[in-house]
Amino acid sequence: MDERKMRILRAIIDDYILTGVPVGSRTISKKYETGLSSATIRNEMSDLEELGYLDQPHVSAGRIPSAKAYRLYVDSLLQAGKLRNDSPQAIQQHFSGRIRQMEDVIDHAARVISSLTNYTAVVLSPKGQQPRLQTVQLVPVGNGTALVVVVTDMGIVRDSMIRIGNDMDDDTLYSVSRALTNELRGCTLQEACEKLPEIIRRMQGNETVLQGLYGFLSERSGAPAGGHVAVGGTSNMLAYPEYSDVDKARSFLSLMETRDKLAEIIRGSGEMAFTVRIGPETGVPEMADCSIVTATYSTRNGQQGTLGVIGPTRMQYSRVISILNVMGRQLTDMFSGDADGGDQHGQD
Amino acid sequence: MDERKMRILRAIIDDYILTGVPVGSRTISKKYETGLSSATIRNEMSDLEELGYLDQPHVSAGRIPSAKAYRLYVDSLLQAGKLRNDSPQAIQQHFSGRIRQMEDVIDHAARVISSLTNYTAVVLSPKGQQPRLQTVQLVPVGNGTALVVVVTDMGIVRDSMIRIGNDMDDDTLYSVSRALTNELRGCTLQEACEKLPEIIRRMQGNETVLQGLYGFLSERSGAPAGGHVAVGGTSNMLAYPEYSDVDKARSFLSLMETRDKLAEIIRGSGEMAFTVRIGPETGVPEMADCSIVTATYSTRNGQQGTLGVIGPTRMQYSRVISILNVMGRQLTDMFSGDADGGDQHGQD
DNA sequence: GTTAGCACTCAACGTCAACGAGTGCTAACA
DNA sequence: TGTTAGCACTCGTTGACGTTGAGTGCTAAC
Repeated sequence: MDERKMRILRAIIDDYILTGVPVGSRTISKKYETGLSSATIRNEMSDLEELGYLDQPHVSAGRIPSAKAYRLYVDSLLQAGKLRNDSPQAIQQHFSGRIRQMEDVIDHAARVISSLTNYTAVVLSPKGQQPRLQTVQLVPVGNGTALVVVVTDMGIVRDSMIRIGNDMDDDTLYSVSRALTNELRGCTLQEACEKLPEIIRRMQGNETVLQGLYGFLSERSGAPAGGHVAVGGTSNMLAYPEYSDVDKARSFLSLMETRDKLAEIIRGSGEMAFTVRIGPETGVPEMADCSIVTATYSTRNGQQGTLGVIGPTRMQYSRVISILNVMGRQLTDMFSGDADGGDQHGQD
Repeated sequence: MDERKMRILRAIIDDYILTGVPVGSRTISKKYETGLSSATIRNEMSDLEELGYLDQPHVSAGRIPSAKAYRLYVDSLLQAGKLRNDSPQAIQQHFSGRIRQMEDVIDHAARVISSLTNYTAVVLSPKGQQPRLQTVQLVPVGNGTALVVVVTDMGIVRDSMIRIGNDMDDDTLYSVSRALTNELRGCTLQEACEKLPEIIRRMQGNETVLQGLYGFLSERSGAPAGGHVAVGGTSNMLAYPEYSDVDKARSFLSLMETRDKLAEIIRGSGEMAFTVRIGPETGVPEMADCSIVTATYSTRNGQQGTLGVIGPTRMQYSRVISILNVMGRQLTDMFSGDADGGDQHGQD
């Protein structure tokens, strides 16, 4: 595997990524400045095929890169650190109108990535150990009901209506909130659930509220929360001839619809800064001819979120990687400051 | 347009809905008990074509129903009140594990509808006049930031971080919250924005907070809120031969991705209990061969939400309508009680 | 008014030959 | 020894062409 073979292989991959059509020796010798004749290229290509880097759909067609070739290509890309920083400001400007709900940010990010790459983008909300309670607040709504607002250290807020007695006035509610916050701050949801019965015993007279809260917490802690899964640009995939087969497109799309499974797949890469899984490496039969590129971002308290791009194996890897790179940093910035109103001074 | 023509037309529509293939005279005379020979049917079909109820893709193919025919079909369906109540319990059981966040319910409903009908389902969150503020609460988060929780009469909660001075303790924050709630209860977001400057003047010493709140409110009130749009079963459409053309599928899917436009289309039907728009009636070129069936549900305070099904013009109208009917009632039930913890006594 | 029969139409399908992009191999060349 | 020109060969693609069959419209008989 000498340097020249390498150069030729790269040219083939580049061309195939561009066109999606098997590339022949003549194309390479003409379009790329190799200074070699098609015959020489042909010999090299034959070698490359023997080495497993190229496939031939049929005898009289050009060659297409194998998964192994993409792997080599991507690895050399990553090693060389050749990733141009794809105009961070182009991405930043997409976030100019400030958005704050974490889920909105994530949805938006997925849309931006997919429109920049023309592939399908997936962004997962951070998932880490257990979020820890920071504040519990009961907001009166009237008619004997209140809204529970639970703020965790991830800034994720979960809310739900509960019943409170008609006899509680706002101030009482507030003092109960304060007491609860003091008791529960720093607990995980599970721990809070375990603590609550005892608190209920101690704070007589507020059974209704606390029961409601208990129901809320136990449900939330039970549910694996799953986190939010944002998907953008699913229809982009149909633009590639790889998916002109309707059945294939269908199975792909329905995979994109089952968010749980999708999240699992995307998250499957662990917490590496970058992952590129090519074709069979994805481990998903539906994605046999897809590649998945993922990156991570992190929040203030070190929780890791994942963002990824799904495209055909002939993906514009370098472009995608650099976009994910910038976007990952962007998200990290957004979530490690607070969601609004300037930088966060002080620390948790 | 005598009774016999009507019967034949219905048979043709039924068959076409079933198979998606142009139906010939012989099919009708054999599969449906008309007691007529194919030749007779042929004559009738010829008449029906002249009347504009049937189209002929080409001379030696069977006939397919025109939009006009579907319209007639659906109208007679609705008039006759023939809608079987498609097992409400089947739908109810999908909601057994209780879910409460309104958005979760809506997402879930879209999934249920799409899986029951095998078409694409869209559910829109209720939209009414302007939601009115009910409570404003500032929840301390630490580090000089607070979470704004705004509860409106729709139960929709919007929250965002704002900066507060480091000098505010929880109690001050609470009293500010109470004061704000008193001042702003019953206002729309716009009104609240207009009122705030004056309040800021009056309540000196809390500028930071109030400025933050102002920023929040003005942003929220500016944004048309849009509401939540849940879509389920987009991939279902690809199963129909109507969408075996990839380009068509693509434009459909990308329409499904632009939620704003989609919401507009679905909502376009006004607040009728039912709407059936067939083909061109949708007014959307991308949906020239789709039909949209919508129904509404309502919440406690009379806000109207919309749920709809998008499918090929040869849709199983009666089934779809009855499913939407049941689902609409189900959602109304869920949202007219409160979101959790038993019924709401009292009223707003 | 209904039906049987028949000629006619036309999309769909399969076959076949021509075409051409691309290969592999061989021989000549630097 | 590596490179290149030339040539025979392969095989998918394309388009022409005939066949098939579903379905129609028309006419004549019932």
